[in-house]
Amino acid sequence: MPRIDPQSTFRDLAYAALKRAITAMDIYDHPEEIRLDERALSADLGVSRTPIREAVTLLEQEGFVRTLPRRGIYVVRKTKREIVEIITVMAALESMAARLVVLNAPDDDIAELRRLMDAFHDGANGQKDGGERLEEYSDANIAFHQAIIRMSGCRLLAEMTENLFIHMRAIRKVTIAQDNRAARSIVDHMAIIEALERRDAEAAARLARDHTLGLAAHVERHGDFLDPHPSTTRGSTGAPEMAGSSPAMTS
Amino acid sequence: MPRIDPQSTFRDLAYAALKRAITAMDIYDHPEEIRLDERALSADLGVSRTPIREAVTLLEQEGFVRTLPRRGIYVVRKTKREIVEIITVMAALESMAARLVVLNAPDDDIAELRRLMDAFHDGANGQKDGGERLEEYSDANIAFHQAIIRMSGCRLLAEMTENLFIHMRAIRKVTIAQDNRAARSIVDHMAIIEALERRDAEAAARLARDHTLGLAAHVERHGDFLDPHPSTTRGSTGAPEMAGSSPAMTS
DNA sequence: TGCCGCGCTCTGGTATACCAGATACCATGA
DNA sequence: TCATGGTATCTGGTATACCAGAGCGCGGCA
Repeated sequence: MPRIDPQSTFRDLAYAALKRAITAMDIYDHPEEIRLDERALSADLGVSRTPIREAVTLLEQEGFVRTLPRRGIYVVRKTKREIVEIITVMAALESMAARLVVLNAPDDDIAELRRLMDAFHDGANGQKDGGERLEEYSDANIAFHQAIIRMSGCRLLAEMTENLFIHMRAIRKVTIAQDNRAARSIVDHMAIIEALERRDAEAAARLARDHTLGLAAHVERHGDFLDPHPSTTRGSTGAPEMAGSSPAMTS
Repeated sequence: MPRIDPQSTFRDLAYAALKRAITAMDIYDHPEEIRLDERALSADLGVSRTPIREAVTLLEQEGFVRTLPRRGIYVVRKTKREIVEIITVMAALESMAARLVVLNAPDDDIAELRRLMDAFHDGANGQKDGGERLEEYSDANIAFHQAIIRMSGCRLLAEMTENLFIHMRAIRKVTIAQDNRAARSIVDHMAIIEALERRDAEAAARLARDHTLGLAAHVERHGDFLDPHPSTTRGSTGAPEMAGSSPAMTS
Protein backbone atom coordinates (compact mmCIF):
# COMPACT_ATOMS: atom_id res chain seq x y z
CA MET A 1 0.00 0.00 0.00
CA PRO A 2 1.42 3.41 -0.97
CA ARG A 3 0.73 5.00 2.42
CA ILE A 4 -1.27 8.06 1.53
CA ASP A 5 -0.27 11.19 3.31
CA PRO A 6 -2.73 13.95 4.19
CA GLN A 7 -0.13 16.71 3.91
CA SER A 8 -2.48 18.81 1.84
CA THR A 9 -3.63 21.56 4.13
CA PHE A 10 -5.21 24.62 2.60
CA ARG A 11 -2.36 26.63 3.99
CA ASP A 12 0.17 24.67 1.98
CA LEU A 13 -1.97 24.81 -1.11
CA ALA A 14 -2.30 28.56 -0.80
CA TYR A 15 1.42 28.89 -0.13
CA ALA A 16 2.27 26.88 -3.22
CA ALA A 17 -0.19 28.79 -5.36
CA LEU A 18 1.08 32.16 -4.24
CA LYS A 19 4.69 31.22 -4.59
CA ARG A 20 4.08 29.90 -8.06
CA ALA A 21 2.32 33.09 -8.99
CA ILE A 22 5.11 35.25 -7.64
CA THR A 23 7.76 33.14 -9.32
CA ALA A 24 5.92 33.30 -12.61
CA MET A 25 5.37 37.03 -12.72
CA ASP A 26 8.50 38.71 -13.93
CA ILE A 27 8.84 41.19 -11.14
CA TYR A 28 11.60 43.17 -12.73
CA ASP A 29 9.60 43.98 -15.83
CA HIS A 30 6.55 45.04 -13.85
CA PRO A 31 7.10 48.71 -13.17
CA GLU A 32 4.43 49.47 -10.56
CA GLU A 33 4.09 47.93 -7.13
CA ILE A 34 2.28 44.64 -7.03
CA ARG A 35 -0.16 44.40 -4.19
CA LEU A 36 -1.96 41.40 -2.80
CA ASP A 37 -5.29 41.54 -1.05
CA GLU A 38 -6.11 38.92 1.53
CA ARG A 39 -9.82 39.03 0.91
CA ALA A 40 -9.41 38.90 -2.84
CA LEU A 41 -7.03 35.95 -2.61
CA SER A 42 -9.42 34.30 -0.23
CA ALA A 43 -12.22 34.67 -2.74
CA ASP A 44 -10.08 33.61 -5.70
CA LEU A 45 -8.73 30.48 -4.09
CA GLY A 46 -12.02 29.66 -2.46
CA VAL A 47 -10.73 29.34 1.08
CA SER A 48 -11.02 31.59 4.08
CA ARG A 49 -8.52 34.24 5.00
CA THR A 50 -6.91 32.14 7.72
CA PRO A 51 -4.85 29.79 5.52
CA ILE A 52 -4.15 32.69 3.16
CA ARG A 53 -2.74 34.69 6.03
CA GLU A 54 -0.52 31.84 7.15
CA ALA A 55 0.73 31.36 3.62
CA VAL A 56 1.46 35.08 3.34
CA THR A 57 3.26 34.91 6.68
CA LEU A 58 5.53 32.24 5.24
CA LEU A 59 6.17 34.18 2.06
CA GLU A 60 6.99 37.23 4.11
CA GLN A 61 9.56 35.35 6.13
CA GLU A 62 11.08 34.09 2.91
CA GLY A 63 11.34 37.65 1.71
CA PHE A 64 9.04 37.42 -1.27
CA VAL A 65 6.43 39.68 0.19
CA ARG A 66 6.18 42.45 2.70
CA THR A 67 3.04 43.29 4.58
CA LEU A 68 2.44 46.72 5.97
CA PRO A 69 -0.21 46.67 8.71
CA ARG A 70 -3.43 48.22 7.49
CA ARG A 71 -1.72 49.26 4.28
CA GLY A 72 -1.40 46.17 2.18
CA ILE A 73 0.74 43.24 1.13
CA TYR A 74 3.36 44.01 -1.47
CA VAL A 75 5.45 41.74 -3.60
CA VAL A 76 9.05 42.58 -2.86
CA ARG A 77 11.35 43.74 -5.59
CA LYS A 78 14.91 43.17 -4.47
CA THR A 79 17.31 46.04 -4.69
CA LYS A 80 20.56 45.71 -6.57
CA ARG A 81 22.40 45.39 -3.31
CA GLU A 82 20.17 42.62 -2.10
CA ILE A 83 20.56 40.76 -5.35
CA VAL A 84 24.32 41.04 -5.17
CA GLU A 85 24.11 39.61 -1.67
CA ILE A 86 21.91 36.78 -2.84
CA ILE A 87 24.39 35.87 -5.53
CA THR A 88 27.25 36.13 -3.07
CA VAL A 89 25.59 33.73 -0.66
CA MET A 90 24.81 31.50 -3.58
CA ALA A 91 28.50 31.49 -4.44
CA ALA A 92 29.38 30.44 -0.92
CA LEU A 93 26.90 27.59 -0.93
CA GLU A 94 27.72 26.38 -4.41
CA SER A 95 31.39 26.39 -3.59
CA MET A 96 30.75 24.13 -0.63
CA ALA A 97 28.46 21.98 -2.74
CA ALA A 98 31.18 21.53 -5.34
CA ARG A 99 33.57 20.52 -2.59
CA LEU A 100 31.12 17.96 -1.29
CA VAL A 101 30.54 16.60 -4.76
CA VAL A 102 34.26 15.97 -5.09
CA LEU A 103 34.34 14.21 -1.74
CA ASN A 104 31.12 12.24 -1.90
CA ALA A 105 29.50 11.97 -5.30
CA PRO A 106 30.07 8.83 -7.36
CA ASP A 107 31.78 9.12 -10.74
CA ASP A 108 28.52 8.31 -12.45
CA ASP A 109 26.87 11.45 -11.18
CA ILE A 110 29.71 13.62 -12.32
CA ALA A 111 29.61 11.96 -15.70
CA GLU A 112 25.91 12.73 -15.82
CA LEU A 113 26.72 16.36 -15.22
CA ARG A 114 29.03 16.45 -18.21
CA ARG A 115 26.40 14.77 -20.32
CA LEU A 116 23.97 17.49 -19.28
CA MET A 117 26.23 20.20 -20.55
CA ASP A 118 27.23 18.35 -23.70
CA ALA A 119 23.60 17.72 -24.54
CA PHE A 120 22.94 21.41 -24.38
CA HIS A 121 25.95 22.10 -26.50
CA ASP A 122 24.89 19.73 -29.24
CA GLY A 123 21.27 20.75 -29.17
CA ALA A 124 21.85 24.45 -29.25
CA ASN A 125 24.50 24.78 -31.92
CA GLY A 126 23.64 27.00 -34.78
CA GLN A 127 20.12 26.29 -35.81
CA LYS A 128 18.35 28.49 -33.31
CA ASP A 129 18.22 32.23 -33.10
CA GLY A 130 19.93 34.09 -30.32
CA GLY A 131 16.93 34.77 -28.15
CA GLU A 132 15.75 31.21 -28.17
CA ARG A 133 19.21 29.88 -27.46
CA LEU A 134 19.63 32.23 -24.57
CA GLU A 135 16.27 31.30 -23.12
CA GLU A 136 17.22 27.67 -23.38
CA TYR A 137 20.63 28.29 -21.97
CA SER A 138 19.19 30.14 -19.02
CA ASP A 139 17.32 26.99 -18.07
CA ALA A 140 20.33 24.75 -18.68
CA ASN A 141 22.39 27.08 -16.57
CA ILE A 142 20.03 26.86 -13.62
CA ALA A 143 19.84 23.12 -14.11
CA PHE A 144 23.62 22.86 -13.90
CA HIS A 145 23.78 24.78 -10.67
CA GLN A 146 20.91 22.87 -9.15
CA ALA A 147 22.52 19.59 -10.18
CA ILE A 148 25.67 20.40 -8.25
CA ILE A 149 23.65 21.29 -5.19
CA ARG A 150 21.69 18.08 -5.44
CA MET A 151 24.76 15.94 -6.00
CA SER A 152 26.35 17.35 -2.87
CA GLY A 153 23.99 15.14 -0.93
CA CYS A 154 23.42 17.90 1.59
CA ARG A 155 19.72 18.46 2.06
CA LEU A 156 20.17 21.68 3.95
CA LEU A 157 22.16 23.10 1.07
CA ALA A 158 19.30 22.27 -1.28
CA GLU A 159 16.81 23.74 1.11
CA MET A 160 18.68 26.98 1.62
CA THR A 161 19.35 27.55 -2.06
CA GLU A 162 15.80 26.79 -3.12
CA ASN A 163 14.51 30.31 -2.61
CA LEU A 164 17.73 31.91 -3.76
CA PHE A 165 17.32 30.14 -7.10
CA ILE A 166 13.95 31.77 -7.57
CA HIS A 167 15.50 35.20 -7.36
CA MET A 168 18.47 34.13 -9.45
CA ARG A 169 16.17 32.90 -12.19
CA ALA A 170 14.24 36.17 -12.15
CA ILE A 171 17.27 38.26 -12.87
CA ARG A 172 19.20 35.75 -14.92
CA LYS A 173 16.94 36.47 -17.86
CA VAL A 174 18.09 40.05 -17.98
CA THR A 175 21.75 39.49 -17.23
CA ILE A 176 22.45 36.56 -19.48
CA ALA A 177 21.99 38.48 -22.69
CA GLN A 178 24.53 41.07 -21.67
CA ASP A 179 28.21 41.05 -22.21
CA ASN A 180 28.38 37.64 -23.83
CA ARG A 181 27.87 36.05 -20.46
CA ALA A 182 26.39 32.84 -21.83
CA ALA A 183 29.57 31.88 -23.63
CA ARG A 184 31.73 32.71 -20.64
CA SER A 185 29.43 30.77 -18.42
CA ILE A 186 29.83 27.62 -20.49
CA VAL A 187 33.58 27.87 -20.26
CA ASP A 188 33.37 28.22 -16.49
CA HIS A 189 31.02 25.29 -16.19
CA MET A 190 33.35 23.09 -18.17
CA ALA A 191 36.23 24.05 -15.95
CA ILE A 192 34.18 23.16 -12.91
CA ILE A 193 33.25 19.79 -14.38
CA GLU A 194 36.87 19.06 -15.12
CA ALA A 195 37.87 19.88 -11.56
CA LEU A 196 35.15 17.58 -10.29
CA GLU A 197 36.34 14.81 -12.55
CA ARG A 198 39.90 15.27 -11.32
CA ARG A 199 38.48 15.10 -7.77
CA ASP A 200 40.26 18.33 -7.04
CA ALA A 201 38.24 19.72 -4.15
CA GLU A 202 40.08 23.00 -3.80
CA ALA A 203 39.91 23.80 -7.48
CA ALA A 204 36.26 22.83 -7.77
CA ALA A 205 35.35 24.94 -4.77
CA ARG A 206 37.32 27.91 -6.01
CA LEU A 207 36.03 27.69 -9.57
CA ALA A 208 32.43 27.33 -8.46
CA ARG A 209 32.78 30.25 -6.12
CA ASP A 210 34.49 32.54 -8.58
CA HIS A 211 32.10 31.64 -11.36
CA THR A 212 29.12 32.82 -9.33
CA LEU A 213 30.99 35.75 -7.83
CA GLY A 214 31.59 36.80 -11.41
CA LEU A 215 27.87 37.13 -11.83
CA ALA A 216 27.71 39.13 -8.63
CA ALA A 217 30.36 41.50 -9.92
CA HIS A 218 28.52 41.79 -13.20
CA VAL A 219 25.29 42.73 -11.46
CA GLU A 220 27.20 45.13 -9.26
CA ARG A 221 28.48 46.91 -12.35
CA HIS A 222 25.51 46.72 -14.68
CA GLY A 223 22.50 46.15 -12.46
CA ASP A 224 21.52 49.69 -11.71
CA PHE A 225 18.25 49.19 -13.56
CA LEU A 226 17.18 46.96 -10.70
CA ASP A 227 16.79 49.78 -8.24
CA PRO A 228 13.46 51.57 -8.39
CA HIS A 229 12.95 53.90 -11.34
CA PRO A 230 11.86 57.23 -9.96
CA SER A 231 9.89 57.77 -13.15
CA THR A 232 7.42 54.91 -13.04
CA THR A 233 5.91 55.62 -9.64
CA ARG A 234 4.62 59.08 -9.15
CA GLY A 235 6.92 61.15 -6.97
CA SER A 236 8.13 59.57 -3.78
CA THR A 237 4.86 57.82 -3.08
CA GLY A 238 5.97 54.60 -4.75
CA ALA A 239 6.93 51.99 -2.22
CA PRO A 240 6.25 52.58 1.46
CA GLU A 241 9.54 52.40 3.24
CA MET A 242 11.14 49.04 2.69
CA ALA A 243 13.70 49.79 5.33
CA GLY A 244 14.14 46.59 7.31
CA SER A 245 14.73 43.30 5.59
CA SER A 246 12.30 40.51 6.31
CA PRO A 247 13.50 38.83 9.51
CA ALA A 248 14.30 40.54 12.74
CA MET A 249 18.03 40.98 12.20
CA THR A 250 18.60 40.90 15.92
CA SER A 251 22.31 40.20 15.77
CA MET B 1 12.58 61.57 18.03
CA PRO B 2 13.17 57.81 18.05
CA ARG B 3 10.45 57.14 15.47
CA ILE B 4 8.10 54.90 17.37
CA ASP B 5 7.29 51.84 15.32
CA PRO B 6 4.05 49.89 15.53
CA GLN B 7 5.85 46.72 14.53
CA SER B 8 4.72 45.02 17.69
CA THR B 9 2.03 42.68 16.51
CA PHE B 10 1.00 39.88 18.80
CA ARG B 11 2.28 37.48 16.23
CA ASP B 12 5.78 38.86 16.49
CA LEU B 13 5.63 38.93 20.24
CA ALA B 14 4.51 35.33 20.35
CA TYR B 15 7.18 34.40 17.84
CA ALA B 16 9.87 36.06 19.90
CA ALA B 17 8.64 34.49 23.12
CA LEU B 18 8.51 31.00 21.66
CA LYS B 19 11.86 31.30 19.97
CA ARG B 20 13.44 32.52 23.17
CA ALA B 21 11.90 29.64 25.06
CA ILE B 22 13.10 27.10 22.54
CA THR B 23 16.56 28.62 22.43
CA ALA B 24 16.78 28.61 26.19
CA MET B 25 15.72 25.03 26.79
CA ASP B 26 18.65 22.77 26.23
CA ILE B 27 16.98 20.43 23.82
CA TYR B 28 19.76 17.92 23.79
CA ASP B 29 19.61 17.32 27.52
CA HIS B 30 15.86 16.94 27.52
CA PRO B 31 15.27 13.27 26.84
CA GLU B 32 11.54 13.14 26.09
CA GLU B 33 9.71 14.87 23.29
CA ILE B 34 8.72 18.45 24.01
CA ARG B 35 5.25 19.24 22.89
CA LEU B 36 3.54 22.59 22.52
CA ASP B 37 -0.17 23.12 22.83
CA GLU B 38 -1.74 25.99 20.91
CA ARG B 39 -4.51 26.49 23.42
CA ALA B 40 -2.18 26.34 26.39
CA LEU B 41 0.20 28.83 24.78
CA SER B 42 -2.76 31.00 23.92
CA ALA B 43 -3.81 31.01 27.56
CA ASP B 44 -0.28 31.52 28.89
CA LEU B 45 0.54 34.45 26.63
CA GLY B 46 -2.90 35.93 26.97
CA VAL B 47 -3.64 36.18 23.26
CA SER B 48 -5.86 34.17 20.98
CA ARG B 49 -4.74 31.17 19.00
CA THR B 50 -4.47 33.08 15.76
CA PRO B 51 -1.18 34.90 16.42
CA ILE B 52 0.11 31.80 18.18
CA ARG B 53 -0.57 29.75 15.11
CA GLU B 54 1.18 32.21 12.85
CA ALA B 55 4.19 32.27 15.14
CA VAL B 56 4.27 28.49 15.17
CA THR B 57 4.02 28.51 11.40
CA LEU B 58 7.14 30.65 11.27
CA LEU B 59 9.02 28.47 13.71
CA GLU B 60 8.07 25.44 11.71
CA GLN B 61 9.45 26.96 8.54
CA GLU B 62 12.66 27.73 10.38
CA GLY B 63 12.87 24.12 11.44
CA PHE B 64 12.58 24.62 15.18
CA VAL B 65 9.25 22.94 15.47
CA ARG B 66 7.20 20.41 13.61
CA THR B 67 3.45 20.25 13.70
CA LEU B 68 1.60 17.06 12.99
CA PRO B 69 -2.03 17.75 12.05
CA ARG B 70 -4.36 16.72 14.83
CA ARG B 71 -1.44 15.24 16.74
CA GLY B 72 0.52 18.08 18.21
CA ILE B 73 3.38 20.53 17.83
CA TYR B 74 6.80 19.15 18.70
CA VAL B 75 10.09 20.90 19.27
CA VAL B 76 12.51 19.45 16.78
CA ARG B 77 15.66 17.76 17.94
CA LYS B 78 18.10 17.74 15.06
CA THR B 79 19.68 14.46 14.12
CA LYS B 80 23.43 14.09 13.96
CA ARG B 81 23.27 14.24 10.20
CA GLU B 82 21.28 17.44 10.23
CA ILE B 83 23.68 19.04 12.66
CA VAL B 84 26.63 18.10 10.51
CA GLU B 85 24.84 19.71 7.59
CA ILE B 86 24.17 22.83 9.62
CA ILE B 87 27.83 23.12 10.50
CA THR B 88 28.81 22.48 6.90
CA VAL B 89 26.59 25.26 5.64
CA MET B 90 27.93 27.43 8.41
CA ALA B 91 31.44 26.73 7.16
CA ALA B 92 30.46 27.78 3.66
CA LEU B 93 28.93 31.04 4.83
CA GLU B 94 31.70 31.90 7.27
CA SER B 95 34.28 31.26 4.63
CA MET B 96 32.59 33.75 2.36
CA ALA B 97 32.22 36.17 5.24
CA ALA B 98 35.93 35.98 5.96
CA ARG B 99 36.62 36.69 2.32
CA LEU B 100 34.36 39.72 2.38
CA VAL B 101 36.01 40.97 5.55
CA VAL B 102 39.36 40.91 3.80
CA LEU B 103 37.95 42.79 0.84
CA ASN B 104 35.74 45.30 2.60
CA ALA B 105 36.27 45.68 6.33
CA PRO B 106 38.42 48.54 7.57
CA ASP B 107 41.57 47.78 9.53
CA ASP B 108 39.96 49.08 12.69
CA ASP B 109 37.34 46.36 12.67
CA ILE B 110 39.90 43.65 12.22
CA ALA B 111 41.95 45.12 15.04
CA GLU B 112 38.81 45.03 17.17
CA LEU B 113 38.50 41.34 16.41
CA ARG B 114 41.98 40.65 17.69
CA ARG B 115 41.27 42.66 20.80
CA LEU B 116 38.20 40.52 21.38
CA MET B 117 40.26 37.36 21.38
CA ASP B 118 43.12 38.82 23.39
CA ALA B 119 40.70 40.04 26.03
CA PHE B 120 39.38 36.57 26.45
CA HIS B 121 42.89 35.19 26.66
CA ASP B 122 43.92 37.54 29.42
CA GLY B 123 40.74 37.20 31.36
CA ALA B 124 40.59 33.45 31.31
CA ASN B 125 44.13 32.50 32.13
CA GLY B 126 44.55 30.33 35.14
CA GLN B 127 42.36 31.57 37.89
CA LYS B 128 39.12 29.94 36.83
CA ASP B 129 38.21 26.29 36.89
CA GLY B 130 37.76 24.32 33.71
CA GLY B 131 33.99 24.36 33.55
CA GLU B 132 33.70 28.06 34.00
CA ARG B 133 36.41 28.76 31.48
CA LEU B 134 34.74 26.53 28.94
CA GLU B 135 31.38 28.16 29.48
CA GLU B 136 32.99 31.52 28.99
CA TYR B 137 34.91 30.38 26.00
CA SER B 138 31.80 28.98 24.40
CA ASP B 139 30.33 32.46 24.41
CA ALA B 140 33.54 34.08 23.20
CA ASN B 141 33.68 31.54 20.44
CA ILE B 142 30.19 32.32 19.20
CA ALA B 143 30.99 36.02 19.50
CA PHE B 144 34.03 35.59 17.29
CA HIS B 145 32.08 33.84 14.59
CA GLN B 146 29.26 36.34 14.73
CA ALA B 147 31.73 39.20 14.56
CA ILE B 148 33.15 37.94 11.31
CA ILE B 149 29.69 37.58 9.85
CA ARG B 150 28.80 41.07 10.92
CA MET B 151 32.01 42.59 9.64
CA SER B 152 31.39 41.09 6.23
CA GLY B 153 28.81 43.80 5.75
CA CYS B 154 26.49 41.33 4.07
CA ARG B 155 23.07 41.48 5.67
CA LEU B 156 21.85 38.34 4.01
CA LEU B 157 24.76 36.44 5.45
CA ALA B 158 23.81 37.64 8.92
CA GLU B 159 20.21 36.77 8.34
CA MET B 160 20.89 33.27 7.05
CA THR B 161 23.31 32.39 9.83
CA GLU B 162 21.10 33.72 12.59
CA ASN B 163 19.11 30.54 13.03
CA LEU B 164 22.09 28.33 12.37
CA PHE B 165 23.85 29.95 15.30
CA ILE B 166 21.04 28.93 17.60
CA HIS B 167 21.59 25.30 16.77
CA MET B 168 25.34 25.71 16.90
CA ARG B 169 25.12 27.18 20.36
CA ALA B 170 22.92 24.35 21.55
CA ILE B 171 25.43 21.70 20.64
CA ARG B 172 28.58 23.71 21.19
CA LYS B 173 28.13 23.28 24.91
CA VAL B 174 28.50 19.54 24.63
CA THR B 175 31.23 19.44 22.00
CA ILE B 176 33.54 22.08 23.37
CA ALA B 177 34.53 20.11 26.42
CA GLN B 178 35.61 17.15 24.33
CA ASP B 179 38.95 16.49 22.83
CA ASN B 180 40.60 19.72 23.93
CA ARG B 181 38.66 21.55 21.28
CA ALA B 182 38.76 24.90 23.06
CA ALA B 183 42.51 25.17 22.81
CA ARG B 184 42.56 24.12 19.18
CA SER B 185 39.81 26.56 18.45
CA ILE B 186 41.83 29.46 19.78
CA VAL B 187 44.75 28.54 17.59
CA ASP B 188 42.49 28.44 14.56
CA HIS B 189 40.93 31.75 15.41
CA MET B 190 44.31 33.38 15.72
CA ALA B 191 45.34 32.03 12.35
CA ILE B 192 42.16 33.45 10.83
CA ILE B 193 42.80 36.84 12.38
CA GLU B 194 46.31 36.87 11.03
CA ALA B 195 45.09 36.07 7.55
CA LEU B 196 42.56 38.88 7.81
CA GLU B 197 45.27 41.27 8.94
CA ARG B 198 47.45 40.23 6.02
CA ARG B 199 44.43 40.85 3.77
CA ASP B 200 44.93 37.39 2.37
CA ALA B 201 41.46 36.56 1.09
CA GLU B 202 42.21 33.02 -0.03
CA ALA B 203 43.87 32.06 3.23
CA ALA B 204 41.20 33.66 5.35
CA ALA B 205 38.45 31.91 3.42
CA ARG B 206 40.21 28.57 3.59
CA LEU B 207 41.08 28.83 7.27
CA ALA B 208 37.57 29.90 8.24
CA ARG B 209 36.09 27.09 6.23
CA ASP B 210 38.40 24.41 7.52
CA HIS B 211 38.06 25.58 11.08
CA THR B 212 34.32 25.07 11.02
CA LEU B 213 34.54 21.94 8.91
CA GLY B 214 36.74 20.60 11.67
CA LEU B 215 33.83 20.93 14.04
CA ALA B 216 31.63 19.16 11.53
CA ALA B 217 34.08 16.29 11.33
CA HIS B 218 34.25 16.16 15.11
CA VAL B 219 30.48 15.91 15.40
CA GLU B 220 30.45 13.33 12.65
CA ARG B 221 32.85 11.18 14.67
CA HIS B 222 31.67 11.80 18.22
CA GLY B 223 28.12 13.02 17.92
CA ASP B 224 26.25 9.74 18.02
CA PHE B 225 24.65 10.75 21.30
CA LEU B 226 22.63 13.29 19.32
CA ASP B 227 20.51 10.68 17.61
CA PRO B 228 17.52 9.51 19.62
CA HIS B 229 18.31 7.18 22.50
CA PRO B 230 16.09 4.15 22.13
CA SER B 231 16.12 3.79 25.91
CA THR B 232 14.54 7.05 27.05
CA THR B 233 11.31 6.83 25.13
CA ARG B 234 9.37 3.67 25.73
CA GLY B 235 9.56 1.34 22.78
CA SER B 236 9.06 2.89 19.38
CA THR B 237 6.33 5.24 20.53
CA GLY B 238 8.70 8.16 20.97
CA ALA B 239 8.53 10.62 18.13
CA PRO B 240 5.97 10.33 15.38
CA GLU B 241 7.86 9.92 12.16
CA MET B 242 10.05 12.92 11.54
CA ALA B 243 10.64 11.78 8.01
CA GLY B 244 10.56 14.95 5.94
CA SER B 245 12.55 17.99 6.95
CA SER B 246 10.69 21.22 7.50
CA PRO B 247 10.23 22.79 4.08
CA ALA B 248 8.77 21.09 1.08
CA MET B 249 12.07 19.87 -0.37
CA THR B 250 10.61 19.98 -3.84
CA SER B 251 13.90 19.92 -5.70
C1' DT C 1 -12.30 79.25 -5.50
C1' DG C 2 -9.22 76.93 -2.50
C1' DC C 3 -8.11 74.85 1.86
C1' DC C 4 -9.18 72.25 6.00
C1' DG C 5 -11.40 68.68 8.67
C1' DC C 6 -14.66 65.15 9.49
C1' DG C 7 -16.10 60.66 8.49
C1' DC C 8 -16.57 56.63 5.33
C1' DT C 9 -14.34 52.73 3.76
C1' DC C 10 -10.80 49.59 2.99
C1' DT C 11 -7.23 46.49 5.04
C1' DG C 12 -4.70 43.80 7.94
C1' DG C 13 -4.83 42.08 13.05
C1' DT C 14 -7.29 39.51 16.45
C1' DA C 15 -10.75 36.70 18.70
C1' DT C 16 -13.78 32.92 18.56
C1' DA C 17 -16.74 29.22 16.99
C1' DC C 18 -16.91 25.05 14.60
C1' DC C 19 -14.98 20.85 11.99
C1' DA C 20 -12.72 16.46 11.46
C1' DG C 21 -9.10 13.29 12.37
C1' DA C 22 -6.32 10.98 15.93
C1' DT C 23 -6.02 8.98 20.58
C1' DA C 24 -7.20 6.97 24.67
C1' DC C 25 -10.23 4.81 27.46
C1' DC C 26 -13.79 1.72 28.59
C1' DA C 27 -17.35 -1.61 28.00
C1' DT C 28 -18.34 -5.91 26.05
C1' DG C 29 -18.00 -10.51 24.54
C1' DA C 30 -15.22 -14.61 23.29
C1' DT D 1 -8.09 -12.46 30.76
C1' DC D 2 -7.59 -10.37 26.51
C1' DA D 3 -8.92 -8.77 22.01
C1' DT D 4 -12.16 -5.56 19.90
C1' DG D 5 -14.72 -1.74 18.64
C1' DG D 6 -17.11 2.18 19.80
C1' DT D 7 -17.20 6.61 21.92
C1' DA D 8 -15.56 10.71 24.52
C1' DT D 9 -12.21 14.01 24.08
C1' DC D 10 -8.32 16.44 22.65
C1' DT D 11 -5.86 18.87 18.82
C1' DG D 12 -4.78 21.31 14.92
C1' DG D 13 -7.33 23.26 10.56
C1' DT D 14 -10.69 26.41 8.87
C1' DA D 15 -14.28 29.89 8.67
C1' DT D 16 -16.11 34.10 10.23
C1' DA D 17 -17.08 38.18 12.97
C1' DC D 18 -15.22 42.17 14.87
C1' DC D 19 -11.52 45.84 15.79
C1' DA D 20 -8.66 49.78 14.79
C1' DG D 21 -5.55 52.43 12.00
C1' DA D 22 -4.65 54.47 7.34
C1' DG D 23 -6.35 56.73 3.08
C1' DC D 24 -9.38 59.11 0.59
C1' DG D 25 -13.20 61.93 -0.60
C1' DC D 26 -16.77 65.08 0.21
C1' DG D 27 -18.62 69.11 2.17
C1' DG D 28 -18.30 73.34 4.62
C1' DC D 29 -15.97 77.50 5.65
C1' DA D 30 -12.85 81.39 4.71
